[in-house]
Order: sequence, then structure tokens, then C-alpha cells
Amino acid sequence: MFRSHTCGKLRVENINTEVTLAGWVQTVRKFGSITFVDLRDRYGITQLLFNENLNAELDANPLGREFVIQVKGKVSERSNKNLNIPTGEIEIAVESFSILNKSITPPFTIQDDTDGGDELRMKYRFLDLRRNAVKKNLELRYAVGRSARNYLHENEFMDIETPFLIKSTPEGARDFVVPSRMNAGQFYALPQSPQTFKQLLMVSGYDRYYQIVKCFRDEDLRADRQPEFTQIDCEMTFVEQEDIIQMFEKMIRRIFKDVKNIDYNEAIEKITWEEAMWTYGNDKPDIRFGMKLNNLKFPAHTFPTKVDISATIKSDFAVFNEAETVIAFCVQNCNDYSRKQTDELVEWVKRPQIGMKGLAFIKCNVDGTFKSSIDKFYTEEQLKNIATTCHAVAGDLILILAGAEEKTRKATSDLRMHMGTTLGLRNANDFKLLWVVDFPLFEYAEEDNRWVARHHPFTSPKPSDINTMINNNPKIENAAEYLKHPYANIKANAYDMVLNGNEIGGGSIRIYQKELQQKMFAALGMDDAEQQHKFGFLLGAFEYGAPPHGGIAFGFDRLCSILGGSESIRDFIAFPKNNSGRDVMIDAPSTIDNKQFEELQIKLDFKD
RNA sequence: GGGUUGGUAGUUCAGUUGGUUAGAAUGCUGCCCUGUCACGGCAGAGGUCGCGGGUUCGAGUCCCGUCCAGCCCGCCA
Repeated sequence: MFRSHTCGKLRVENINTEVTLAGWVQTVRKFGSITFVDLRDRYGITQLLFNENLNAELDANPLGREFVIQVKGKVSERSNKNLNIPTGEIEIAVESFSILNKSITPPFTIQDDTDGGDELRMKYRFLDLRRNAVKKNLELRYAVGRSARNYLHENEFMDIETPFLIKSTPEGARDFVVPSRMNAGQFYALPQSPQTFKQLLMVSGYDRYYQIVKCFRDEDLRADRQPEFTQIDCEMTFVEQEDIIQMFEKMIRRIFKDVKNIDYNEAIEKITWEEAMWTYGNDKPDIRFGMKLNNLKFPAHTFPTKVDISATIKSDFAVFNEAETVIAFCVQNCNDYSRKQTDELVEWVKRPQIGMKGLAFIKCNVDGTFKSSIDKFYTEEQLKNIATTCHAVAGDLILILAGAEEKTRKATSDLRMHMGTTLGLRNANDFKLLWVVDFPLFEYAEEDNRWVARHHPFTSPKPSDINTMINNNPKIENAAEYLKHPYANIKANAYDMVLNGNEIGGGSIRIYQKELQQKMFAALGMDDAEQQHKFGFLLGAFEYGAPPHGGIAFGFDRLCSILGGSESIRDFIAFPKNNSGRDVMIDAPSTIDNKQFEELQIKLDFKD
């Protein structure tokens, strides 16, 4: 053995023990004839004391940062203690040492507050991983995974592996494809999720399955999106929506307890998709703060159950009159915003990413009067009405956006989040869970004038909507009025779990009858031959006693990053890819040898 | 595909209106130092200002193009 203890282990009770330690040199502090060295490993830092009789040997074998060394010596009490670290009361009086391996000077400091930038840290990720800050994130990730596994194991879930080399089905995200040498001209796809396999496992009778599994999607990246990512993928047989919700609420509460020692005992609110869009402009709202949206004018066909109150804003103001939608929300205690601050908000919504033409505001003065950017179109009485509608009181600021429905709703949602962040209402240590349910089953795809599955094609409609689906022709005769098609109102038996404005999990009760599945594929524009080609195996399996089933998948990386208080999932992945999908450490992707192309019988044909 | 911010010493950054030898901190090297733990002191080395082109007497600075990186929109069932 190279060591008797780790560098985080020794305490005052070990004084006078003879020990052997091994680790990396964090720092060398030389004081004339004595030298201090901080020795680091995964478990901590232990100070080494080299006294004067080792000077000759140190001069002959000088130590540098990140050298790997082994020391033998006696644990002794420090004369000056450092209570900032667990081992700070002791040090090792070194009797002998050996250099196991040298290191060249690292390109950045291996410290909690490193001087290295992101790019360099990624290139030398193996050094970055030595840092405490990164190590803590990977430890948190391990803890989340362990907690989930323990919970699922205790509840009879069985971990079953599914293949990575599967069949491409260009529905949904773009597939990563892998050429097959033995089947020239044919390709595997890497799974976007093990969806069909876990359903087949249900058909096989493995009634509770889970897998913490890699999934692959060839789409553009973000701070919270990687081309390969990990899901906690789960499926259950003989369940309804509420069974899944109960089971996995408990799992999340367990993870909060195990990982963060948080007793998340409060009830987790359920909100319908329509209500979420109406109230927050968003299907994954952050409900840690209010600022609920007030729809002053909206297209009734989008939210048929809501009441139009556009009379509130009746005036000569062309912008509001011509807008499809007018949405306002109230920011508490911000009526003292300066001209500069309101101008900044106007500029913020005019950025290309938001793309609004402007922003109206009403300041509710403490004396009960109003000051507004739309003063000349509205009387004091009307402004007061709008304020009342927005639940604003004296001292508040009302922000109003107007324009096309979808764009305006999204912009208002973005502005609400922006205000939440600006006002410090989005604390990374506050956690608020939410279920969003009753999503539309279909979405309208304008370019093809057809329906696409909002969740995925295996999601079943709400039981009450099954007849609507079966008894109507999915074909859209009048593109302009697609919202009047019966399919537009079919709700999915699906649910998303939202944490602090992030979708951390989503699932559905699946279709398990062959006929309904065929109807679904047909609704998505697949004829019988195409259905058979792409999903014949699934339709076939449904003929042999497929049980009712459903499931859910959690975004493991994202869940970890939120629990760790970070916006970026890269911090929680040992070897992540950069914005362009590159691994800058191993320099992948890369070209391959001509021999490999020949074996695969593939020729490149670059466009320009 | 689009928007936006950045690229200067090993590293993190500053660099004014276009004008002398491009700076600081940290790291590195050497010397000094017996209680440090962000040790301290002194000295030193270290630069293709991302790359290419242009404007100019003169470009790190202005213009055009391009590459790389970060964030966002589109996209992501």
C-alpha cells in the first residue's frame, strides 16, 4: 500500500502515530530551514512539515505544484492551528519522502477560486476535476443518483439496460446516427430516450422498470442542454396518472431529504397547461414569486374558457386596439423606477431575442394618482381600472406588452422572469415544485399543415378525449382555422414536473391498444406502410396482451444543477461538451481514416 | 440559420482621442527568511495584442472578412 491514511483523515487523536501518506502537492511554503507542504487528495488536505535535516534532500529533489509524493512521518500537534480545515490541528513531521511522479506547471491554479477560464478548464478537465468546487458537484450528482436508486429499488423497480444502437425514427429531435459496417449503407441511431424499449418491457411483464441512462439528441446546445445527457427513466404497469404522480413526488421528496437535507413536506401544486400559459405565459412557470399575468385582451379561441375583459383598455390607443393580445403584470413596490430604469426595460424587450416593439408602463403613485407612458390615451379613471384588474396597489409598477398572441405571451413571460431575477426573487436555495398537467396532445405544424405530437407519439389522450380522437378525421381542411379542428382540443394524459421554472421531469400514460396507436400514427401523417416500417415491432407487441402502463423521465443533469444552485449542467458532468458540441479535451468530433470510410463504404460530399 | 458579448504575458484582466519602450495582479525562475496556511521581502524572465485584409505618416485601438469561446433566439417529441 502506498498510504496508511488519506489526506482528510488524521486528527488530534492520531498524534504520535506513524503514518504514510500519498497525494498531490498543493502548495510549498518555504521558511529558511523549514518547509511546509499542503498535501492534497480527494479527501482533503494535510500539512507536511519538512524540518532542517531534510533540506539537503529537498534541494536535490525539489517539490513543485501537483507533484505526486509519498511521505512517511509522525502525526504531531501544530503549534499554530488552522481551524479552517478539518485536519488543521495536526501536521505530519516528515521523516522521509519520495517523489512518485513530477508535474509540469499546470496552466491554471488548482484552487477553489481558480484563475482559469472556462475554455482552459475544459481543455484540461482532468486538472479541473481535482478542484474542490468541481468535485463537490460530482459528489452531489452521485448522491442524487444513489438516492433515486435506493428509492426505486425499495419500490420494486428493476434496473434493466436497453440498447444504444437502435433504429432511427425522424420524429422529434434529430438523431445521432452510426454507420453499420456489416450492413453497408444502413445506420443505427443512438436513442433519444429508451421510450419504446421500456414500453416493450411493460408488455413483457417487468411492471416496474428504471434506468439512469444516457440519451442522445443532435440539436443545438445551451447552458442546460448537452448532446448526450442522462435521464432517470421510469415506467410502471397498471397505473393511472395519479399513481405516477404519487410515486415520483415521493422520489423527489426523498432526493431533497437525502441530498439537501430539506424536508419538502408541502403539497405540490398541480396546474393545467392552459392555466400555466394563462397565468404565467409559460408551461414551466417559476412559482417562487407572484407577478401573475393579467390578460387585458386575448384571442378567445386560444383560451375558450376565459372571459375577455378588453373593455378595460378601450380607447384610441392604436397599439392596443390592433394587438391580438395585451398582457399586463404588476411589479410590487417599483413605482419609483427612474426614467433610466424604465428605458432599460423598454430596450430589454426590444432586443432581437424578445423582439417586442415597445413596453407600456403605469406607475401607481403612493398618493393614489397614476403616471403612465400611455397617459394621453387613458383617463385617470381608466388607468385606475387597469390597475385594479392587475391587482396593483399604490407603490406598484404595471408593465404591459401588446402584440401577436404567441410572441407576446412568451415575451411577457420572459419579462416576468427577468423582473424576478432583477428583484432577487429567484434565490437558488429556495425550491418550489409544481406539476403541470393536461397538455394538448397535438401541436399544429404550419409548414406541413399537419399535427405533431406535443409530447411523443406514444402518449395517450385523456380517457374522455379518446372518442374525439377515434371518431374524427385528423386531416386539417382549413389551415387558417386549425384551432377549430376537434383535435386541437384533445388533452394528453401527460404531466411535467417543474422545479423553479425548469422542467425536471415529464411523462405520460401511454397508448397500449394497437388501434389507438395506429390512429395516433395516422394523425401524425404516417400511412400504414410507414407505421409498419418504423414501429411495426411496437404495434406487433400490442397484439400480445399489452397492459395499461405509463411512466416518467427526469433530466438527471438538470436536476443536479438546480439542486447544486447552478445554471449550467456542464458543472455537473465530468467530461462535458462545449457550445459547439465539441469535447475540447480529446478534440472530438474528428475526421476518421480513409480505411474506415472504405470499410463503411461511405464517401464524403461536402456542400461548398 | 440568426442575435449578442468577448479573444492582449502561462493565467485573469487593464490599455484614454489612433501616437514614445503594451501595463497590473497572479503564476513561473533565482536569492533571503524557523510557524506558515492567499506566508512575506528582493530580483528576473515572460507578448505573432486570435487570424487575414484594408484605412492611415502611424493600428492593440478604426473598417471589412474569418476563426474560436460564452450567453440567447430558432431548434430541442
